[in-house]
Amino acid sequence: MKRRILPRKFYLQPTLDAAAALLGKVLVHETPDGTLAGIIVETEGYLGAEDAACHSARGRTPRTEAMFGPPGHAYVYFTYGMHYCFNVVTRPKGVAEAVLIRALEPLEGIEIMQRRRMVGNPLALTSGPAKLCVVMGIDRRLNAADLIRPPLWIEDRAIDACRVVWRPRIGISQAKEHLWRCYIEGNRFVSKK
DNA sequence: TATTGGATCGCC
DNA sequence: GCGATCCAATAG
Repeated sequence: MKRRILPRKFYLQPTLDAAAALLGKVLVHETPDGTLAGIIVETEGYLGAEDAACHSARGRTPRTEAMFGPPGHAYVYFTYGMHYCFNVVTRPKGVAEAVLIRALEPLEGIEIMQRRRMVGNPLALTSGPAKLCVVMGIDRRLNAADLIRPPLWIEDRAIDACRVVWRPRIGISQAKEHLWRCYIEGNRFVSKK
């Protein structure tokens, strides 16, 4: 497979633009077990200081350090005592914004994914931010990892014709009014309808 | 040091 | 609707 890793410049664009632009791109993780890949079909923007739902809104902390760093790096955090979520850091260094990757359509290494997470329905494999971390092998070790080189990166891809829709973000208790979640309309792997 | 609640998920 | 499960952030 020819690699077309998204350049760091891609991650400098406004966060909501990046959230939409990431739809249809491919997240790839090279692991000892094999290469895992999935098409990004659902994302959410988290807009830093002005966004009460964003982890960085109340200032710089050890957890949010990666979000304050340079663009094109991972922000992986642990939550609910058992789940990881994966974000890509956007905007220049010092501007703590990110895009949460909420759902993938499995593309490569599906058997490995199924081994990592025993689940009957293949649609349930990657249709949520914590689920996709399990099957893609993403955990705290990849926090702050650079996404423009292996083992974890995002590839450009010829875009299939698709419509993007914007809806409220999921699972937050503040700033619920914003339509900062986007997904590929009609895609079966989106986490919720 | 103690308390609180969380960018979730799967089962009831 | 609810419990699991633990850690980060905040308050004391």
